[in-house]
Order: sequence, then C-alpha cells, then structure tokens
Amino acid sequence: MSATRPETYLTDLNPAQRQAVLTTEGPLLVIAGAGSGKTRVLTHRVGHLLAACGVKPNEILAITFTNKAAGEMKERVEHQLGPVARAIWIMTFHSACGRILRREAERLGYRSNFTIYDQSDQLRVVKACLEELERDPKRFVPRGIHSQISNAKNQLIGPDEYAARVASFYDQTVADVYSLYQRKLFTSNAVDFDDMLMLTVDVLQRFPEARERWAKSFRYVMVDEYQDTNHAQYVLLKLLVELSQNLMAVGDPDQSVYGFRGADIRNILEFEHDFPATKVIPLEQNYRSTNSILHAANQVISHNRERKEKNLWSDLGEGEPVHVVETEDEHSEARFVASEIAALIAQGSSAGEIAVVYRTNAQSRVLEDVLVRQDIPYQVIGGPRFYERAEIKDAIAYLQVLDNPNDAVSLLRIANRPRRGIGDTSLGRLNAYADGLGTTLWEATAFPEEAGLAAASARALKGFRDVMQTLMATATDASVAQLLEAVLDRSGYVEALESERTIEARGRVENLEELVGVAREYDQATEEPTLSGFLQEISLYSDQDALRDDEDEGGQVTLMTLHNAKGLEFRAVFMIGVEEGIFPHSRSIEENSLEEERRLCYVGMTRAKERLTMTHAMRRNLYGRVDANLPSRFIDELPESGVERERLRPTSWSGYGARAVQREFIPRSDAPDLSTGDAVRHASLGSGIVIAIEAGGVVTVRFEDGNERRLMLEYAPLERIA
DNA sequence: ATGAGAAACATTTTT
DNA sequence: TGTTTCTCAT
Repeated sequence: MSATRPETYLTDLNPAQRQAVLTTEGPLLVIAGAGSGKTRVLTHRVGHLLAACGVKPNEILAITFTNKAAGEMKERVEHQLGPVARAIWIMTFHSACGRILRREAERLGYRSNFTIYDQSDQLRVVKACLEELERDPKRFVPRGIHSQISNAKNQLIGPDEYAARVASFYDQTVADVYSLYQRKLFTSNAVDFDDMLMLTVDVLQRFPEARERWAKSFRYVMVDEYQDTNHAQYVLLKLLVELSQNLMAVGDPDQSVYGFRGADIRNILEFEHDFPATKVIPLEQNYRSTNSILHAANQVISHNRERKEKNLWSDLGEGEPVHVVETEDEHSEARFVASEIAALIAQGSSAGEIAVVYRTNAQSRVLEDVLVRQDIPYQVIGGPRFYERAEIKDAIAYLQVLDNPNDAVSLLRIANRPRRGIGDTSLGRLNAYADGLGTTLWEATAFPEEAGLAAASARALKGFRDVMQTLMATATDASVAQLLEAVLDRSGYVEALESERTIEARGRVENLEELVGVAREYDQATEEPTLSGFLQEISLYSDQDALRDDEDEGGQVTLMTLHNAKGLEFRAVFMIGVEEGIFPHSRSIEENSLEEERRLCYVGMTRAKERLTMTHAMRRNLYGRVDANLPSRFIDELPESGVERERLRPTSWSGYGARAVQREFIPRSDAPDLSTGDAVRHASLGSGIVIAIEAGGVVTVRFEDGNERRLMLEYAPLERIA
C-alpha cells in the first residue's frame, strides 16, 4: 500500500487530529468528542508509527472494549498497511489479558488452557458456594454477592484483603463466598472475566521478569474508550507502560455511561495527574451531526458539574431543528414514531439509516407491535445471545470438559444432558466424594460405587465417562469442527433434540450446526488451531456482533437501548420515553447518578446525523400501572433555538392526523384461510406455526425464535407454507 | 422428573 | 402488565 507516506496519510486529517497522530512519545490524552474521527486518528497513528517511526508491528498494543471495535480497527489498519498489520496487537482488554495469561498462568498455579467462566457460570459457582456454606440464598442473593465480588476484583481487592476489611455480617458472608469461589475456580482451572484482569495485574506485579518482558515488548500502547476503564485496567496500563510511558488514551468523559459496571470516570479526568507531562489534545470538530443537534446535545451535557468544558462544532450546517414531541401515551408515541419512520422511508431513506433508542429494553415492545403491523422491517439489538443459548452452552461445555476435565461447572452442566439418568442426587454424592478425597469431580466419576451411587446411576455414569474418554482420544488428532461433530453425535445430544420433533428443537439443531460452522471457520482461519485456542476465543467473543452483521442485509430499522447505541450513528434517531422516572430512570435519581444519565442522553443525541426526535408521553402504562410522567429534565435543558416542540393530540377517534394513519390500515382481500397447526411465513418475522385462532380474525403465531405474536389476519403479511 | 400455577420481580451490561 | 423463578403436586 502506498498510503504509508506521511504526506499521503496526513492530508485527510484536521490539525488537532494530525497533532494526535504525530505525538508519538510520552503520555497523550486525546479528548475525542462524539463523531470527531477518533478511529481515524487511532488507525493513522498506528500507520505513522510503523511507516515513519521504525516501530515493529508487534511492539504496538491497541486496546478496545469490544470485539467489534477491535475487528473494525484491525480491518481499517490492514486495509491501510497490508498484511503486516496482522502482527499488531489490536484487541480487547480481555483478549490481551488472555494472551498474556496463557503465557504466565503457570506462575500463578493455573494451567494455560484455563477455562473462562461467563456470567452464568459465575453465578452457578456463587450459588454452589452459598449452598456449601449453608447460607440462606434469600438473605444473600447470589446476584448481589456476585456483583460485590466482581466490584472487589475490579478494585483489585483479593479475597484476603476483602476479608480483612469486613464491616458487617453481610460482608463477612461475601468474604467467605469470595474466598471459596476463588478456590473453586482455581481447582477447576478456571478464571472469570474479572480474574483475567486481576490475575494479569497480579502476575505482573509479583513477577518482575514477567513485568519487564511485557513492558518491553509493548513500546506503544493505545486505549480507546478510556472513560470506560476500571481501576484494574488502569493499573494494568500503568504496568505495561512503566518503561516507555508511551500511552495514548482516547476517550470522552461525556460519554462515560458504564459507571455501574465499575468504570471509573476519574481515570480519564485525572489522567494528566496520573501520567505527568501528559499532552492533551481535544478533538472538537464533529463530522457527524448538524449544528442543531450538536448545539442541543452540548446544551444538555453542560448541566453536568463534574466535567471538563468542551464544545463540539460542525461545518455541516444548521440542519433541521431537533424535534420534541409530546404524545398522550406510549401507544400514540409508538404510532407516531412508526409513521414518521414510514414517511422517512417513503422519502427515500433506507430503514438501515434509522434507529429508535430507549432507556430500558422493555420499551421496545409497544413499538415492535406497531412496526410489525405497519410492515416496517426492524431488528432489536440486545435480545438473547447466540452463545448464551442453552444448546450452544451445552455443546461448548462438552468441549470445555474435553479440554479441561477439571472444569467442574461444565462437567455438572453436561453430565445429565441429554438425560441419561445421572440426577442431582448422584452428582451431589460424587461432589461430596471428590471433596472428601481432595480430588476433582472428573476423577471421582471413575469411582461411582465408592461414591455411593445406586447401581443404575453408576452404570449411566460409566457410560458417560466412556463416551467422554473416547472423545478425549479423538480430540488429539481431530480438528475442532470434527471434534464438535463427534461430540454432538456420540453424546446423543442431537439425537435427543431430533426426537422432540418440535420447532424449537429444530431451531436448536440449526444453532448447533451454526456452531460447527464457527468451528470450521476457526480451523481454517487460524494458523495453529487448537481446542484450547478455540474455546478461549469464543469465550471472549460471546456476543452477536458477527451474526448481527450478516443479518442486516436488507436494511432494517434498529431498536436498541441507549447503552447499545454508543459508538453508532444514524441519519435519523428517535429517542423515546424521555420522561422523568424513565429517563432519567427513577433508580438513577435515587442513586444520585443523574450525571451518568445525562451523559447517556448526550450519547443518544449525538448518534443522529441529520434528524433527531425526542418523544415523551403524558401517561404511560408501566408494570400494569398507569403513571403520569413529566417530560424529562433533559428536555427542559434543551436550548430554545434549534428545537421545535410539538404536542400531538388526537384529531379524530382513529389517530393523529393524516400522516399518522396513512399507512396503517390497508386490509388485504387475499387473507389466507388458516387453522391451528398450520405452518406460516410472515414477511418480516419469519416462519412459525399457528397456535390459536380467535374470533375477529386474530391469529396467534409462534415463530421459530420462540416468540408468540397475535396478528390480524386481514392486515398481517402472512402466508401459509407447506 | 416434569409441569402447572403461584408468587415475586421488573435499569443500563462492551468482557 | 409480562416474565421469570419457585413450589408443590403428579
């Protein structure tokens, strides 16, 4: 690629961006306002280091928070620089820690093929601990305990230190669980997400040779979304740049919205203090939004006290005013938004350029109903995740046990799945037997009689153990995909699903096939594919980014929470439910985290490129209660100019004026004649089965994804399939 | 071991 | 108001 000469790649940067690219030595803080081109800065800076500063690819570590962001950055850098880019460490905090830990785990007594426990695995372990300690799970809610442990880990407080700080009986229980939890993970040769950071820090702090090696190997470190780092991540970075001090942090304190997950906004606010001689470069030119939108967003965020002054501007002109619309209730709000979307599409916008954002997931429902009826294609971000589906977790658990038989959580998960007569009682006995002997659960499975299992259970267990051992033998010379196929076959898992003969089961089998596809892809794309490698990769890639991307070919309106909208942009954005109690959420008002809510509002507003509409309803049905809500204080904080306020009232019994009803009800004359049990396909919802028919032409259809929906035969784009 | 029915519950969630 | 989780009965 020829884009590697400075005069080429510097020309498409503004002065501040250029300065950020050229400042390579010493600590650098780039305050990157929304839409200010920070990804461009990041990628160009990598290019500059390689092309003009003689830096080798493997000396650069570029950290992001999401796999998606890492993937995008990698792609851009590769596009710019060619294959050399592949040697650059562009990855998430967790993948980087995973890579480091794989090399260093043995110093801490873990083996390098450690298993990574996700949220639900972690919760299982907490529950097991509470049970073992005989604490009442009503008083000590597992989720609460877990979040205490997680917080402690983010603060780098280990079990011993936690125990030393105990101030109440509750704390004492947390401390006991924490310590037992860590021991359980250790004997399972497993770590949780938080451990990945905490243990990496631990190994670097306790072993100077390790610290020196890694600090030497990364001469240049860059971190994106620095405002979202937690304390552990901060300490990790400090250790990694100990020698060079070449740390570039890119972030925007106004977009810190993950405080509730341990992100510490002070990291970015105090960066200059933490890293003396820091150079600070603000990027204030916005390339995304019109000035009406920016002005409005700036005005709202200026109400935060704990903040560094910043003023975004753009040369994209004034644009349309921001629309603020009041409706009667959530239904009219949804109808209004849907009709506006329909109008935008009619004017030539693509559905993919439109987003609806809201504070809580539950708010999508009402809107979905209207969108379906109006036949507007949409996707909801944040539904059930691929890797969290039961069948996928089961299949992965099999692989985990094959790779790391000590992994007790996975073993317990699959022992009786599919059902093979190894019940909870038997597993409990085995567990007790293993504990008594100080061995692992897997080893105990070799001695069912000694563990006191009934004859039938013992036989079942032997069968299970045989299958697993055969598979383990296969594991040594099969590819990951082959092994997975062997697992699905030999375990009887797929067979059990197939014999269910339901749509759900068929969907599960399809999901499993998709997982085999993922494994195949891994086998092909990786230089040295190994089972451990595959497992570590997918443990950290546990979201639906990949699927999300291939699915939105046709262009669909995107529905998502404000949190999920971070980092994205759309031509038109509808922010719904902008009401006191909803947004800001009543919990946030109680918890005094209003400033974070306001930042969330800022994030949402700055997603819009050309058109921003904020709606609020006077009445809203929430949890079966009708509440009267005031408009959000954030609406009061909007400027006078560049904002157009509108109040929608019914003009007739049927709707909100012409534009609201236009597309709504056009009955079809060719409605299919359906009966219960018929297979049907819906134009936007996929196929499913009719499970009920009511008077008035209302059918209930259960779709393949498990959702059930009531549809009006006369209007729904439904057809019968064979 | 499975399912029906009651009770409890209901921000946000990059890894 | 929907959903999930728990309990109890089968």
